[in-house]
Amino acid sequence: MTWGTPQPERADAARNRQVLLAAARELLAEAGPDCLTMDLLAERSGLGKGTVFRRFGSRAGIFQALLDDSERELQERVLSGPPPLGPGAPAIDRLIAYGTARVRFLADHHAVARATIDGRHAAGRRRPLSEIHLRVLLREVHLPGADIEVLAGQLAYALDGPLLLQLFAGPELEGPEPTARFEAGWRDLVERVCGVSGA
Amino acid sequence: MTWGTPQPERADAARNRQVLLAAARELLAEAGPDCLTMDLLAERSGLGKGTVFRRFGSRAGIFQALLDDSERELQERVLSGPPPLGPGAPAIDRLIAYGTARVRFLADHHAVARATIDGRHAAGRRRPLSEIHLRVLLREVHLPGADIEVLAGQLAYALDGPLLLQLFAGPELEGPEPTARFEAGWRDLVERVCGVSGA
DNA sequence: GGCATAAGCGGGGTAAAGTCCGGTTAGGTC
DNA sequence: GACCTAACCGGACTTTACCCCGCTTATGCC
Repeated sequence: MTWGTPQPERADAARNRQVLLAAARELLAEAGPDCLTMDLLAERSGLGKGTVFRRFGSRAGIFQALLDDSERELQERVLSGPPPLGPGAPAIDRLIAYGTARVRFLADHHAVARATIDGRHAAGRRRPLSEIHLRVLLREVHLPGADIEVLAGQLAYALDGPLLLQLFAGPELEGPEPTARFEAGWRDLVERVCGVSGA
Repeated sequence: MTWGTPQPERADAARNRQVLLAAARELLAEAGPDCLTMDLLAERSGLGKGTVFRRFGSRAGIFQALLDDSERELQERVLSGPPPLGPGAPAIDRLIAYGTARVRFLADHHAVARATIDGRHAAGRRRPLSEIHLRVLLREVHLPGADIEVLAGQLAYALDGPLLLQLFAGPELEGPEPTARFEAGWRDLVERVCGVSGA
């Protein structure tokens, strides 16, 4: 009995989770997020509706799981990829690089990110992973008198919020042009907050 | 025919809007946001369900209208109230004062604010009013090389995001203690962004 | 004041989210 | 290998957001 993780999930449950995620991605790719219904997902995956809800709790939960899965790849690059995104560069450079990577990530996954939010269920909203990364990096920069916890939260939303609003509103702002402005804005914000005197 | 405003709304329609908003507030007060259903609202207001949807577009739209209504009062104080929230104080002081007022506002209305968000419909998400105010004030502060539009969006979300997350997650964080931390965090952020050298 | 027209209105209908509970099965124990 | 328990599974059921289309009524013109 090797409990490297306490495995709170039974083998069949884990298998079904994978089946469901795969079916969800499939439906997502062929018909878009709006057409992904719980009934359809259950039917397509060959499982019952009760199972779908047991696994993900709600419709938003499915998208959250999908997004988490995609985010893990970004997390890997932050934790052990090449600098400046990964370890080895000065903290400020890593902060800026993270912003750029995050903007790209959100631009790529905005349809899923949108389906994540749900005003009815509290479960949907979680502390974004960004906040953890930002907190660690901000601690490396020495900022006397700053409340790092709060500051990390503020920056996490400063990064995600405006871009998501833009992506939700506009029809399809593809291409590098609009995201470039957000990336530049993020760099500027980070430098201001960290007291880099550009003047 | 005095069209001071182009009056896109018929007289009876305007009256019904008021009836519906009043009924919504009533239901909200006595049973909470989760119990406010469209059918119940229609029944209580003595109008048809179709009318409710015609007026507000969706469930989230009702809460948005409610929130807009409440926000108007804050807006008044910003535009023509006493300083430092209203005109007459230095821009930085006004920025800080606005943050404090906004934190209080969100803390008071978080239940309604939460019901506003809806991942299904694009109509729900709008540019927050904060962003307009922040843009004006930031322009007064002379920030060379800053993209004011983007910066205003970033700060608007830095202000709302973390607090809303906190309010959504916790059961009921009433009292002045937790909001005080956000208010202090906002002051610090504004001073950093505007280059006030506190050190 | 009657009329044309366009907007407002109503409530029944549909589809999809989320719940429930009886039957089933995995996984550990003796 | 048999048994026990707890977790899992399925699909019928309920609730509710949202749509639709024929009826009603406000408003401007003759």
